[in-house]
Amino acid sequence: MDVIKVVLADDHALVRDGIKALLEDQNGVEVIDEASDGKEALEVIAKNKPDVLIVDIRMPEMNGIEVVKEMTEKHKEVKTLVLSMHDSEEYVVQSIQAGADGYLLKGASKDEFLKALNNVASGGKYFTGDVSEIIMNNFVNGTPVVSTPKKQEPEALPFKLTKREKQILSLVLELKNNKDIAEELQISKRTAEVHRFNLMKKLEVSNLKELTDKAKQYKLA
Amino acid sequence: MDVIKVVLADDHALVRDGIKALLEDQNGVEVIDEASDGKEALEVIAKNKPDVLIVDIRMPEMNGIEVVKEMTEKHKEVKTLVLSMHDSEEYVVQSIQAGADGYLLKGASKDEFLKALNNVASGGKYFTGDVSEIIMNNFVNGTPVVSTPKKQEPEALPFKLTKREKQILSLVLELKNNKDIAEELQISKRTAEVHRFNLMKKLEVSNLKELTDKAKQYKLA
DNA sequence: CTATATTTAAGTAAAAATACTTAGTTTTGT
DNA sequence: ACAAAACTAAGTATTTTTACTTAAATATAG
Repeated sequence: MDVIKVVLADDHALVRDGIKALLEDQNGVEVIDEASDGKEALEVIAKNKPDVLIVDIRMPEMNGIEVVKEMTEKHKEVKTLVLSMHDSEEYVVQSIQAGADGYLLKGASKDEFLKALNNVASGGKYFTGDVSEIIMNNFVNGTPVVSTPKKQEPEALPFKLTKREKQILSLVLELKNNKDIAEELQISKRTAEVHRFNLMKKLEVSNLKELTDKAKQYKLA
Repeated sequence: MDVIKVVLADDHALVRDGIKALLEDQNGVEVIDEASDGKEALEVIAKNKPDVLIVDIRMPEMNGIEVVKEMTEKHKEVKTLVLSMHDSEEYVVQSIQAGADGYLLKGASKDEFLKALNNVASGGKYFTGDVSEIIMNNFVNGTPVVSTPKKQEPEALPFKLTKREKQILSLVLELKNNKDIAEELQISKRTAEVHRFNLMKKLEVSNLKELTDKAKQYKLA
Protein backbone atom coordinates (compact mmCIF):
# COMPACT_ATOMS: atom_id res chain seq x y z
CA MET A 1 0.00 0.00 0.00
CA ASP A 2 1.23 3.34 -1.04
CA VAL A 3 -0.08 5.76 1.51
CA ILE A 4 -2.78 4.91 4.01
CA LYS A 5 -5.76 7.17 3.49
CA VAL A 6 -7.60 7.75 6.72
CA VAL A 7 -10.90 9.30 7.66
CA LEU A 8 -11.36 10.32 11.30
CA ALA A 9 -14.78 10.27 12.90
CA ASP A 10 -15.08 11.68 16.38
CA ASP A 11 -17.37 14.31 17.74
CA HIS A 12 -14.58 16.10 19.57
CA ALA A 13 -12.56 18.33 17.34
CA LEU A 14 -9.77 18.26 19.87
CA VAL A 15 -9.46 14.50 19.72
CA ARG A 16 -9.46 14.60 15.94
CA ASP A 17 -6.79 17.25 15.94
CA GLY A 18 -4.65 15.24 18.28
CA ILE A 19 -4.87 12.11 16.23
CA LYS A 20 -4.39 14.02 13.07
CA ALA A 21 -1.25 15.63 14.40
CA LEU A 22 0.05 12.28 15.48
CA LEU A 23 -0.70 10.65 12.15
CA GLU A 24 0.46 13.41 9.89
CA ASP A 25 3.72 13.31 11.72
CA GLN A 26 4.17 9.95 10.05
CA ASN A 27 4.80 9.56 6.41
CA GLY A 28 2.74 6.90 4.75
CA VAL A 29 -0.40 8.13 6.44
CA GLU A 30 -2.75 10.80 5.21
CA VAL A 31 -5.88 12.05 6.91
CA ILE A 32 -8.06 12.80 3.92
CA ASP A 33 -11.20 13.85 5.73
CA GLU A 34 -12.98 14.09 9.06
CA ALA A 35 -16.47 13.76 10.41
CA SER A 36 -18.04 14.79 13.67
CA ASP A 37 -20.92 12.38 13.72
CA GLY A 38 -21.94 9.04 12.27
CA LYS A 39 -24.09 10.33 9.47
CA GLU A 40 -21.40 12.68 8.35
CA ALA A 41 -18.89 9.85 8.47
CA LEU A 42 -20.99 7.86 6.05
CA GLU A 43 -21.21 10.76 3.66
CA VAL A 44 -17.56 11.56 3.83
CA ILE A 45 -16.65 7.95 3.18
CA ALA A 46 -18.97 7.70 0.21
CA LYS A 47 -17.25 10.60 -1.46
CA ASN A 48 -13.72 10.04 -0.42
CA LYS A 49 -13.03 6.34 -0.21
CA PRO A 50 -10.45 5.93 2.55
CA ASP A 51 -8.44 2.84 3.33
CA VAL A 52 -9.20 3.08 7.02
CA LEU A 53 -11.92 4.66 9.08
CA ILE A 54 -10.86 5.53 12.58
CA VAL A 55 -14.05 5.89 14.50
CA ASP A 56 -15.17 6.72 18.02
CA ILE A 57 -18.14 4.83 19.39
CA ARG A 58 -19.98 7.61 21.13
CA MET A 59 -21.10 10.05 18.50
CA PRO A 60 -24.29 11.97 17.80
CA GLU A 61 -26.69 11.04 15.01
CA MET A 62 -25.38 7.55 14.53
CA ASN A 63 -22.95 5.78 16.77
CA GLY A 64 -19.63 4.37 15.68
CA ILE A 65 -20.77 0.77 15.88
CA GLU A 66 -23.55 1.39 13.42
CA VAL A 67 -21.10 3.07 11.11
CA VAL A 68 -18.82 0.05 11.37
CA LYS A 69 -21.73 -2.25 10.59
CA GLU A 70 -22.52 -0.22 7.53
CA MET A 71 -18.93 -0.49 6.37
CA THR A 72 -18.87 -4.22 6.92
CA GLU A 73 -22.06 -4.69 5.00
CA LYS A 74 -21.62 -2.28 2.19
CA HIS A 75 -18.01 -1.19 1.99
CA LYS A 76 -15.92 -4.09 3.10
CA GLU A 77 -12.88 -2.47 1.50
CA VAL A 78 -12.89 0.34 4.03
CA LYS A 79 -11.19 -1.03 7.11
CA THR A 80 -12.47 0.07 10.48
CA LEU A 81 -10.48 0.86 13.57
CA VAL A 82 -12.61 1.59 16.60
CA LEU A 83 -11.01 4.01 18.97
CA SER A 84 -12.89 4.16 22.19
CA MET A 85 -12.61 5.89 25.51
CA HIS A 86 -14.23 2.87 27.06
CA ASP A 87 -13.37 -0.75 27.39
CA SER A 88 -16.91 -1.65 28.28
CA GLU A 89 -17.87 -5.17 27.41
CA GLU A 90 -20.83 -4.28 25.24
CA TYR A 91 -18.88 -1.84 23.17
CA VAL A 92 -16.14 -4.33 22.45
CA VAL A 93 -18.52 -7.18 21.78
CA GLN A 94 -20.74 -5.07 19.58
CA SER A 95 -17.79 -3.71 17.66
CA ILE A 96 -16.56 -7.19 16.90
CA GLN A 97 -20.01 -8.35 15.93
CA ALA A 98 -20.33 -5.33 13.70
CA GLY A 99 -17.16 -6.47 11.96
CA ALA A 100 -14.58 -4.00 13.21
CA ASP A 101 -11.04 -4.72 12.11
CA GLY A 102 -9.49 -3.23 15.19
CA TYR A 103 -10.22 -1.79 18.61
CA LEU A 104 -8.02 0.56 20.56
CA LEU A 105 -8.47 2.54 23.73
CA LYS A 106 -7.78 6.22 23.64
CA GLY A 107 -5.08 5.69 26.21
CA ALA A 108 -3.04 3.76 23.66
CA SER A 109 0.52 4.77 23.00
CA LYS A 110 1.55 6.28 19.71
CA ASP A 111 3.44 3.13 18.84
CA GLU A 112 0.47 0.91 19.47
CA PHE A 113 -1.75 3.23 17.54
CA LEU A 114 0.47 3.13 14.49
CA LYS A 115 0.87 -0.61 14.75
CA ALA A 116 -2.88 -1.03 14.85
CA LEU A 117 -3.38 1.31 11.92
CA ASN A 118 -0.82 -0.43 9.77
CA ASN A 119 -2.28 -3.77 10.65
CA VAL A 120 -5.83 -3.00 9.71
CA ALA A 121 -4.79 -1.05 6.63
CA SER A 122 -3.05 -4.12 5.28
CA GLY A 123 -6.07 -6.30 5.82
CA GLY A 124 -5.17 -7.53 9.30
CA LYS A 125 -6.77 -7.15 12.68
CA TYR A 126 -5.65 -5.42 15.83
CA PHE A 127 -7.41 -5.55 19.14
CA THR A 128 -5.55 -4.05 22.03
CA GLY A 129 -4.52 -6.34 24.85
CA ASP A 130 -6.71 -4.26 27.14
CA VAL A 131 -9.79 -5.79 25.60
CA SER A 132 -8.36 -9.27 25.20
CA GLU A 133 -10.14 -10.48 28.29
CA ILE A 134 -13.47 -9.43 26.88
CA ILE A 135 -12.70 -11.20 23.62
CA MET A 136 -11.66 -14.34 25.46
CA ASN A 137 -14.72 -14.32 27.65
CA ASN A 138 -17.17 -13.67 24.91
CA PHE A 139 -15.87 -15.32 21.83
CA VAL A 140 -13.21 -17.86 22.49
CA ASN A 141 -14.19 -21.50 22.61
CA GLY A 142 -14.03 -23.09 26.02
CA THR A 143 -15.17 -20.08 27.98
CA PRO A 144 -18.82 -19.42 28.61
CA VAL A 145 -20.29 -17.12 26.03
CA VAL A 146 -22.15 -14.34 27.72
CA SER A 147 -23.03 -12.20 24.78
CA THR A 148 -26.05 -12.18 22.58
CA PRO A 149 -25.72 -15.22 20.36
CA LYS A 150 -28.44 -13.76 18.25
CA LYS A 151 -28.70 -15.36 14.89
CA GLN A 152 -31.84 -13.93 13.58
CA GLU A 153 -34.38 -15.69 11.48
CA PRO A 154 -34.93 -14.17 8.09
CA GLU A 155 -37.25 -11.31 8.80
CA ALA A 156 -40.87 -12.09 8.01
CA LEU A 157 -41.67 -10.90 4.52
CA PRO A 158 -44.39 -8.29 4.26
CA PHE A 159 -44.95 -9.34 0.66
CA LYS A 160 -45.19 -12.52 -1.29
CA LEU A 161 -43.41 -13.17 -4.51
CA THR A 162 -44.41 -15.78 -7.03
CA LYS A 163 -41.97 -18.46 -8.12
CA ARG A 164 -41.26 -16.66 -11.36
CA GLU A 165 -40.74 -13.39 -9.57
CA LYS A 166 -38.20 -14.90 -7.23
CA GLN A 167 -36.45 -16.30 -10.23
CA ILE A 168 -36.40 -12.92 -11.89
CA LEU A 169 -35.30 -11.29 -8.68
CA SER A 170 -32.27 -13.47 -8.37
CA LEU A 171 -31.25 -12.65 -11.92
CA VAL A 172 -31.86 -8.97 -11.34
CA LEU A 173 -29.65 -9.17 -8.28
CA GLU A 174 -26.94 -10.61 -10.46
CA LEU A 175 -27.28 -7.29 -12.25
CA LYS A 176 -28.53 -8.83 -15.42
CA ASN A 177 -30.67 -6.67 -17.65
CA ASN A 178 -34.09 -7.56 -18.96
CA LYS A 179 -32.80 -8.67 -22.32
CA ASP A 180 -30.43 -11.20 -20.77
CA ILE A 181 -32.98 -12.35 -18.27
CA ALA A 182 -35.50 -12.88 -21.04
CA GLU A 183 -32.98 -14.87 -23.03
CA GLU A 184 -31.99 -16.95 -20.06
CA LEU A 185 -35.56 -17.79 -19.19
CA GLN A 186 -36.65 -18.07 -22.80
CA ILE A 187 -39.39 -15.54 -22.47
CA SER A 188 -40.11 -12.25 -24.12
CA LYS A 189 -38.20 -9.27 -22.93
CA ARG A 190 -41.55 -7.60 -22.34
CA THR A 191 -42.49 -10.37 -19.96
CA ALA A 192 -39.27 -9.99 -18.06
CA GLU A 193 -40.03 -6.30 -17.81
CA VAL A 194 -43.45 -7.00 -16.37
CA HIS A 195 -42.12 -9.39 -13.75
CA ARG A 196 -39.49 -6.91 -12.80
CA PHE A 197 -42.04 -4.16 -12.59
CA ASN A 198 -44.37 -6.21 -10.37
CA LEU A 199 -41.43 -7.18 -8.25
CA MET A 200 -40.37 -3.62 -7.66
CA LYS A 201 -43.90 -2.67 -6.84
CA LYS A 202 -44.30 -5.45 -4.31
CA LEU A 203 -41.04 -4.59 -2.62
CA GLU A 204 -41.90 -0.90 -2.78
CA VAL A 205 -38.65 0.14 -4.35
CA SER A 206 -37.94 2.35 -7.28
CA ASN A 207 -34.45 1.53 -8.37
CA LEU A 208 -31.82 -1.14 -8.36
CA LYS A 209 -30.02 0.06 -5.29
CA GLU A 210 -33.15 0.04 -3.17
CA LEU A 211 -34.00 -3.35 -4.57
CA THR A 212 -30.69 -4.90 -3.59
CA ASP A 213 -30.81 -3.25 -0.20
CA LYS A 214 -34.27 -4.58 0.45
CA ALA A 215 -33.31 -8.01 -0.80
CA LYS A 216 -30.37 -8.01 1.58
CA GLN A 217 -32.53 -6.81 4.42
CA TYR A 218 -34.94 -9.68 3.98
CA LYS A 219 -32.19 -12.10 3.13
CA LEU A 220 -33.54 -12.91 -0.25
CA ALA A 221 -30.93 -13.31 -2.95
CA MET B 1 -4.00 -9.31 46.46
CA ASP B 2 -1.16 -8.52 48.73
CA VAL B 3 1.97 -9.20 46.77
CA ILE B 4 2.08 -11.12 43.51
CA LYS B 5 4.25 -14.20 43.88
CA VAL B 6 5.85 -15.10 40.57
CA VAL B 7 7.79 -18.05 39.21
CA LEU B 8 9.84 -17.52 36.08
CA ALA B 9 10.44 -20.36 33.65
CA ASP B 10 12.83 -19.71 30.77
CA ASP B 11 15.89 -21.57 29.67
CA HIS B 12 17.93 -18.42 29.28
CA ALA B 13 19.31 -17.13 32.52
CA LEU B 14 19.77 -13.73 30.95
CA VAL B 15 16.13 -13.43 30.08
CA ARG B 16 15.15 -14.51 33.58
CA ASP B 17 17.48 -11.97 35.09
CA GLY B 18 16.12 -9.21 32.94
CA ILE B 19 12.53 -9.93 33.82
CA LYS B 20 13.43 -10.38 37.44
CA ALA B 21 15.13 -7.01 37.54
CA LEU B 22 12.17 -5.42 35.87
CA LEU B 23 9.70 -7.01 38.25
CA GLU B 24 11.57 -6.54 41.46
CA ASP B 25 11.83 -2.91 40.62
CA GLN B 26 8.11 -2.85 41.27
CA ASN B 27 6.65 -3.23 44.63
CA GLY B 28 3.80 -5.62 44.87
CA VAL B 29 5.68 -8.21 42.84
CA GLU B 30 8.02 -10.86 44.11
CA VAL B 31 9.90 -13.48 42.12
CA ILE B 32 9.91 -16.41 44.49
CA ASP B 33 11.63 -18.94 42.25
CA GLU B 34 12.92 -19.75 38.80
CA ALA B 35 13.19 -22.72 36.48
CA SER B 36 15.20 -23.35 33.34
CA ASP B 37 13.08 -26.07 31.80
CA GLY B 38 9.56 -27.40 31.87
CA LYS B 39 10.09 -30.27 34.28
CA GLU B 40 11.87 -28.05 36.74
CA ALA B 41 9.07 -25.53 36.47
CA LEU B 42 6.56 -28.16 37.55
CA GLU B 43 8.67 -29.14 40.53
CA VAL B 44 9.27 -25.59 41.61
CA ILE B 45 5.60 -24.80 41.41
CA ALA B 46 4.64 -27.86 43.42
CA LYS B 47 6.83 -26.75 46.28
CA ASN B 48 6.36 -23.06 46.14
CA LYS B 49 2.85 -22.19 45.08
CA PRO B 50 3.11 -18.97 43.13
CA ASP B 51 0.25 -16.75 42.02
CA VAL B 52 1.58 -16.48 38.50
CA LEU B 53 3.83 -18.56 36.32
CA ILE B 54 5.59 -16.57 33.64
CA VAL B 55 6.66 -19.09 31.07
CA ASP B 56 8.50 -19.22 27.77
CA ILE B 57 7.26 -21.65 25.15
CA ARG B 58 10.54 -23.02 23.87
CA MET B 59 12.18 -24.86 26.70
CA PRO B 60 14.02 -28.17 27.04
CA GLU B 61 12.47 -31.24 28.63
CA MET B 62 8.92 -30.01 28.46
CA ASN B 63 7.74 -27.00 26.54
CA GLY B 64 5.86 -24.10 28.01
CA ILE B 65 2.55 -25.06 26.47
CA GLU B 66 2.60 -28.43 28.17
CA VAL B 67 3.41 -26.75 31.45
CA VAL B 68 0.46 -24.42 30.98
CA LYS B 69 -1.79 -27.38 30.23
CA GLU B 70 -0.65 -29.05 33.42
CA MET B 71 -1.44 -25.91 35.40
CA THR B 72 -4.89 -25.60 33.83
CA GLU B 73 -5.66 -29.21 34.60
CA LYS B 74 -4.14 -29.59 38.03
CA HIS B 75 -3.42 -26.21 39.51
CA LYS B 76 -6.02 -23.84 38.21
CA GLU B 77 -5.13 -21.36 40.96
CA VAL B 78 -1.71 -20.76 39.42
CA LYS B 79 -2.23 -18.26 36.65
CA THR B 80 -0.12 -18.57 33.52
CA LEU B 81 1.36 -15.83 31.45
CA VAL B 82 3.06 -17.04 28.30
CA LEU B 83 5.95 -14.89 27.26
CA SER B 84 7.08 -15.80 23.80
CA MET B 85 9.66 -14.64 21.34
CA HIS B 86 7.28 -15.70 18.61
CA ASP B 87 3.83 -14.69 17.48
CA SER B 88 3.47 -17.82 15.41
CA GLU B 89 -0.08 -18.91 14.92
CA GLU B 90 0.35 -22.39 16.37
CA TYR B 91 1.99 -21.16 19.52
CA VAL B 92 -0.76 -18.68 20.20
CA VAL B 93 -3.53 -21.11 19.35
CA GLN B 94 -2.00 -23.88 21.39
CA SER B 95 -1.41 -21.62 24.36
CA ILE B 96 -5.02 -20.56 24.38
CA GLN B 97 -6.20 -24.12 24.02
CA ALA B 98 -3.91 -25.11 26.85
CA GLY B 99 -5.69 -22.52 28.98
CA ALA B 100 -3.12 -19.75 29.26
CA ASP B 101 -4.34 -16.64 31.02
CA GLY B 102 -2.14 -14.34 29.01
CA TYR B 103 0.23 -14.11 26.09
CA LEU B 104 2.89 -11.51 25.60
CA LEU B 105 5.70 -11.09 23.11
CA LYS B 106 9.15 -10.50 24.45
CA GLY B 107 9.20 -7.21 22.65
CA ALA B 108 6.51 -5.90 24.98
CA SER B 109 7.07 -2.70 26.87
CA LYS B 110 7.52 -2.70 30.61
CA ASP B 111 4.15 -1.06 31.00
CA GLU B 112 2.40 -3.70 28.98
CA PHE B 113 4.22 -6.41 30.84
CA LEU B 114 3.11 -5.10 34.20
CA LYS B 115 -0.40 -4.57 32.99
CA ALA B 116 -0.54 -8.15 31.77
CA LEU B 117 0.90 -9.49 35.00
CA ASN B 118 -1.54 -7.59 37.17
CA ASN B 119 -4.38 -8.67 34.98
CA VAL B 120 -3.69 -12.36 35.12
CA ALA B 121 -2.75 -12.24 38.80
CA SER B 122 -6.17 -10.86 39.60
CA GLY B 123 -7.95 -13.55 37.66
CA GLY B 124 -8.20 -11.72 34.36
CA LYS B 125 -6.77 -12.33 30.94
CA TYR B 126 -4.29 -10.43 28.88
CA PHE B 127 -3.39 -11.20 25.29
CA THR B 128 -1.27 -8.63 23.53
CA GLY B 129 -2.76 -6.83 20.58
CA ASP B 130 0.00 -8.32 18.45
CA VAL B 131 -1.69 -11.67 18.59
CA SER B 132 -5.23 -10.35 18.36
CA GLU B 133 -5.44 -11.19 14.68
CA ILE B 134 -4.61 -14.81 15.38
CA ILE B 135 -7.25 -14.93 18.07
CA MET B 136 -9.83 -13.36 15.83
CA ASN B 137 -9.05 -15.67 12.96
CA ASN B 138 -9.03 -18.81 14.98
CA PHE B 139 -11.54 -18.36 17.71
CA VAL B 140 -13.92 -15.55 17.10
CA ASN B 141 -17.31 -16.30 15.61
CA GLY B 142 -17.86 -14.84 12.22
CA THR B 143 -14.29 -14.94 10.98
CA PRO B 144 -13.57 -18.58 10.22
CA VAL B 145 -10.36 -17.90 8.38
CA VAL B 146 -8.24 -20.97 8.87
CA SER B 147 -5.11 -20.40 6.91
CA THR B 148 -3.26 -18.56 4.17
CA PRO B 149 -4.65 -15.09 4.40
CA LYS B 150 -2.06 -14.30 1.77
CA LYS B 151 -3.33 -11.22 0.11
CA GLN B 152 -2.40 -10.96 -3.50
CA GLU B 153 -1.66 -7.76 -5.27
CA PRO B 154 -4.44 -6.47 -7.49
CA GLU B 155 -3.89 -7.54 -11.07
CA ALA B 156 -2.16 -4.91 -13.17
CA LEU B 157 -4.71 -2.69 -14.80
CA PRO B 158 -4.71 -2.50 -18.59
CA PHE B 159 -6.41 0.86 -18.37
CA LYS B 160 -6.09 3.94 -16.28
CA LEU B 161 -8.97 5.68 -14.63
CA THR B 162 -8.92 9.22 -13.43
CA LYS B 163 -9.69 10.05 -9.85
CA ARG B 164 -13.16 11.17 -10.71
CA GLU B 165 -13.79 8.06 -12.72
CA LYS B 166 -12.77 5.85 -9.84
CA GLN B 167 -15.11 7.80 -7.66
CA ILE B 168 -17.93 7.38 -10.12
CA LEU B 169 -17.07 3.73 -10.49
CA SER B 170 -17.39 3.06 -6.82
CA LEU B 171 -20.78 4.70 -6.75
CA VAL B 172 -21.87 2.83 -9.84
CA LEU B 173 -20.80 -0.38 -8.14
CA GLU B 174 -23.01 0.54 -5.25
CA LEU B 175 -25.72 0.39 -7.87
CA LYS B 176 -26.51 4.04 -7.68
CA ASN B 177 -28.00 5.65 -10.77
CA ASN B 178 -26.69 8.72 -12.48
CA LYS B 179 -29.14 11.03 -10.82
CA ASP B 180 -28.08 9.95 -7.34
CA ILE B 181 -24.43 9.97 -8.24
CA ALA B 182 -24.76 13.46 -9.62
CA GLU B 183 -26.49 14.61 -6.47
CA GLU B 184 -23.94 12.99 -4.23
CA LEU B 185 -21.02 14.53 -6.05
CA GLN B 186 -22.82 17.79 -6.66
CA ILE B 187 -22.38 17.71 -10.39
CA SER B 188 -24.76 17.70 -13.28
CA LYS B 189 -26.44 14.46 -14.15
CA ARG B 190 -25.07 14.87 -17.65
CA THR B 191 -21.57 14.98 -16.27
CA ALA B 192 -22.13 11.84 -14.31
CA GLU B 193 -23.35 10.24 -17.52
CA VAL B 194 -20.21 11.24 -19.32
CA HIS B 195 -17.94 9.86 -16.65
CA ARG B 196 -19.89 6.66 -16.61
CA PHE B 197 -19.74 6.45 -20.36
CA ASN B 198 -15.99 6.99 -20.46
CA LEU B 199 -15.59 4.49 -17.69
CA MET B 200 -17.50 1.81 -19.53
CA LYS B 201 -15.53 2.48 -22.64
CA LYS B 202 -12.20 2.24 -20.88
CA LEU B 203 -13.15 -1.01 -19.22
CA GLU B 204 -14.62 -2.26 -22.48
CA VAL B 205 -17.93 -3.25 -20.99
CA SER B 206 -21.44 -2.57 -22.13
CA ASN B 207 -23.61 -3.14 -19.12
CA LEU B 208 -23.67 -3.14 -15.36
CA LYS B 209 -23.05 -6.83 -14.95
CA GLU B 210 -19.94 -6.80 -17.11
CA LEU B 211 -18.80 -3.71 -15.26
CA THR B 212 -19.09 -5.29 -11.84
CA ASP B 213 -17.46 -8.47 -13.07
CA LYS B 214 -14.56 -6.56 -14.49
CA ALA B 215 -14.24 -4.47 -11.38
CA LYS B 216 -14.14 -7.60 -9.29
CA GLN B 217 -11.58 -9.17 -11.60
CA TYR B 218 -9.23 -6.27 -11.17
CA LYS B 219 -10.14 -5.82 -7.54
CA LEU B 220 -11.34 -2.31 -8.00
CA ALA B 221 -14.35 -1.37 -5.92
C1' DC C 1 -64.63 -28.59 -12.28
C1' DT C 2 -64.02 -23.92 -11.92
C1' DA C 3 -62.58 -19.77 -9.59
C1' DT C 4 -58.33 -17.75 -8.61
C1' DA C 5 -53.61 -16.95 -9.33
C1' DT C 6 -49.83 -16.98 -12.38
C1' DT C 7 -47.42 -16.43 -16.46
C1' DT C 8 -47.21 -14.65 -20.68
C1' DA C 9 -46.83 -10.61 -23.67
C1' DA C 10 -48.47 -6.66 -26.47
C1' DG C 11 -49.63 -1.39 -26.44
C1' DT C 12 -48.49 3.26 -25.09
C1' DA C 13 -46.70 7.54 -23.28
C1' DA C 14 -43.21 9.39 -20.59
C1' DA C 15 -38.75 9.17 -18.57
C1' DA C 16 -34.12 7.77 -18.60
C1' DA C 17 -30.00 5.87 -20.42
C1' DT C 18 -26.78 5.23 -24.26
C1' DA C 19 -23.58 6.70 -27.49
C1' DC C 20 -21.51 10.00 -29.06
C1' DT C 21 -19.69 14.96 -30.14
C1' DT C 22 -18.28 19.43 -29.04
C1' DA C 23 -16.41 22.68 -25.95
C1' DG C 24 -15.66 25.72 -22.14
C1' DT C 25 -13.16 25.61 -17.55
C1' DT C 26 -10.05 23.87 -14.18
C1' DT C 27 -6.13 21.24 -12.66
C1' DT C 28 -1.69 19.39 -13.13
C1' DG C 29 2.85 18.38 -14.58
C1' DT C 30 7.04 20.21 -16.27
C1' DA D 1 3.70 29.73 -17.91
C1' DC D 2 2.10 26.52 -21.04
C1' DA D 3 0.45 22.34 -22.82
C1' DA D 4 -1.77 18.22 -21.60
C1' DA D 5 -5.03 16.00 -18.97
C1' DA D 6 -9.14 16.07 -16.44
C1' DC D 7 -13.56 17.81 -15.32
C1' DT D 8 -17.52 19.90 -16.57
C1' DA D 9 -21.82 19.94 -19.16
C1' DA D 10 -24.78 20.89 -23.13
C1' DG D 11 -26.65 18.96 -27.80
C1' DT D 12 -28.73 15.20 -30.34
C1' DA D 13 -30.37 10.97 -32.08
C1' DT D 14 -31.27 6.40 -30.84
C1' DT D 15 -32.39 2.81 -27.55
C1' DT D 16 -34.15 1.22 -23.30
C1' DT D 17 -36.62 1.35 -19.40
C1' DT D 18 -40.43 2.67 -16.65
C1' DA D 19 -45.01 2.64 -15.49
C1' DC D 20 -48.88 1.27 -16.44
C1' DT D 21 -53.04 -1.23 -18.71
C1' DT D 22 -55.18 -4.88 -20.97
C1' DA D 23 -55.70 -9.51 -21.93
C1' DA D 24 -54.73 -14.11 -23.55
C1' DA D 25 -53.07 -18.69 -22.15
C1' DT D 26 -51.84 -21.71 -18.55
C1' DA D 27 -51.59 -23.59 -13.74
C1' DT D 28 -53.42 -24.75 -9.19
C1' DA D 29 -56.17 -25.20 -5.42
C1' DG D 30 -60.45 -25.91 -3.22
